[in-house]
Amino acid sequence: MIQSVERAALILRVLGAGVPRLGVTEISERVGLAKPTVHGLLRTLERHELVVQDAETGKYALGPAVLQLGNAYLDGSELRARSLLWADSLAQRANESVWVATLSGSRVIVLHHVFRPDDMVQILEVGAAIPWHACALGHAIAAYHPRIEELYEEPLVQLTGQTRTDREQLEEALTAVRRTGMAVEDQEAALGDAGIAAPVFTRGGVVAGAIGVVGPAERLLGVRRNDLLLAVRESGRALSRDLGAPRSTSAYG
Amino acid sequence: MIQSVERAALILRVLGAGVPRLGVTEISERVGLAKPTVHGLLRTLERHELVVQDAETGKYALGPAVLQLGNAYLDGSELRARSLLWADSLAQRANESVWVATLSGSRVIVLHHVFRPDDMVQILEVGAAIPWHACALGHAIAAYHPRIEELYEEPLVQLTGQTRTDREQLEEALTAVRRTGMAVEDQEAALGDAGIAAPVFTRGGVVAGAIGVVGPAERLLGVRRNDLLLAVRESGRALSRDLGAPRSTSAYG
DNA sequence: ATCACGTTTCGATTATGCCGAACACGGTTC
DNA sequence: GAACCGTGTTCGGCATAATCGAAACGTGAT
Repeated sequence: MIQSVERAALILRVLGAGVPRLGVTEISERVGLAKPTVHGLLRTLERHELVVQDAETGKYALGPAVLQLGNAYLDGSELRARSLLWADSLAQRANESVWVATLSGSRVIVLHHVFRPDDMVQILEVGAAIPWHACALGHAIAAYHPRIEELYEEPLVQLTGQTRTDREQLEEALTAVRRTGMAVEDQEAALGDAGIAAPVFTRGGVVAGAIGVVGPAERLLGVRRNDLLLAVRESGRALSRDLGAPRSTSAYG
Repeated sequence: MIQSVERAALILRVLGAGVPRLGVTEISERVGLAKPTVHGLLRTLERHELVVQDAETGKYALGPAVLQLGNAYLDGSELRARSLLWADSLAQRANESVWVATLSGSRVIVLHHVFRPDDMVQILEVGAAIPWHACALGHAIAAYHPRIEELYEEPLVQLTGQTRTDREQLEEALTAVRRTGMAVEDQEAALGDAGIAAPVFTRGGVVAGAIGVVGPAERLLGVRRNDLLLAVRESGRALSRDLGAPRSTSAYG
């Protein structure tokens, strides 16, 4: 609604997508605004350290303040707070990495990440953004999303050879999710990795996010598949109950 | 410069400080603007999911997009990228938790956190913001900050009984840092915890941040103190060299 | 029934943000 | 060394776009 804020947000998004450092000219091309306009917006954002300018190249990048805000968001997130315990116990029971995520636009944002108990060194994925159509967490959320149309506004990119980018196929998958209350993904986001996820509901029975396990496909989808499905489903239900979801939600039929 | 963006940034900061959820009225009081004005700004921020509105209470909170941006900032941070290896080796050598941080406003933001090799479960502190005057990392940066005055603009809060909030005392501490090239802090941020840090410089010899160890005071400041000082100093120098700092910076005299 | 809150409306006022063109600086090329 | 890109930056006038106050609406909670 408010034009300049809209544009500032657009600039932040552009700076957050892919190329970490961009010049004024590059930005003004991507957002379709005059150079001086972009310059003014950047200077304002710079004041608050939402962006910083490289002293040498003159190019702009996101600033440390956005990290601080991200941390504040995590601190205040009820889904994350309530998921800490359940995610831990799921990781123990499944002996796999556990992710808790929510939807932002058409991407799934990882809110919490518990490492697989066995492995020592792993990369912390909190804050990572994954296209919704390429992961089990995304399917679990999308299946109960009140305005599914919005999810198809962005193009469905192909991440691996297995990624389903066809709308019909995706709708089929979502119907399956609604039937079973669970989502399973096999190497659609990254080769070798699979995921099993369950939706998480909050007060009013609306989806707040999803919880699930992530790991090598052969380990998740082999003989332990049914055990894992059960464990993830129970975690999802427990977490939903914690958040105040009504006893029987559409997924718990 | 651009008023509405300035105000939007202010709102984000207010939402990121302490109370996680605020109503329109509360926000308009804190930023000193008319209610409809704040409402318009919020609605615009909401479009981009920089803030979200709680469906039940109507109150506003930071949105998932800020987390995504924070993650993008980390991905693009050169200081963080180059620090990964050095921080790991410092953690091994010192057998303590290692933090890498940079300055944002008058707060120190943790960019990277390596857990102490022995301990298993620790809280990941990436994104945490600490007042500069209360930690070794902050002192290490402040001592070489080109515009120190800016650091005294915010009030110097007292976090523990040991926190130095007197400007003269702080100046003394900074002089000591400049002399030795190292900063040491003893329970000024949290009771029981101490820190040892060294500044990190980048091209042109300007400070980019700091690296250091954090842990129980008796373990850091006891018999191992000199060993740790040496280890941290060398990590700081190595990291600075990686970032392209000139051979002899003001701190390396 | 009352209160408080978020939301919406309205019109008037003007400050505000916008763009085109011009500027200054650093490279490179001839 | 001079001409020449391509930067990021500045300027000024025009028209839009944002702000505000007050009041009223709907909705929950008390």
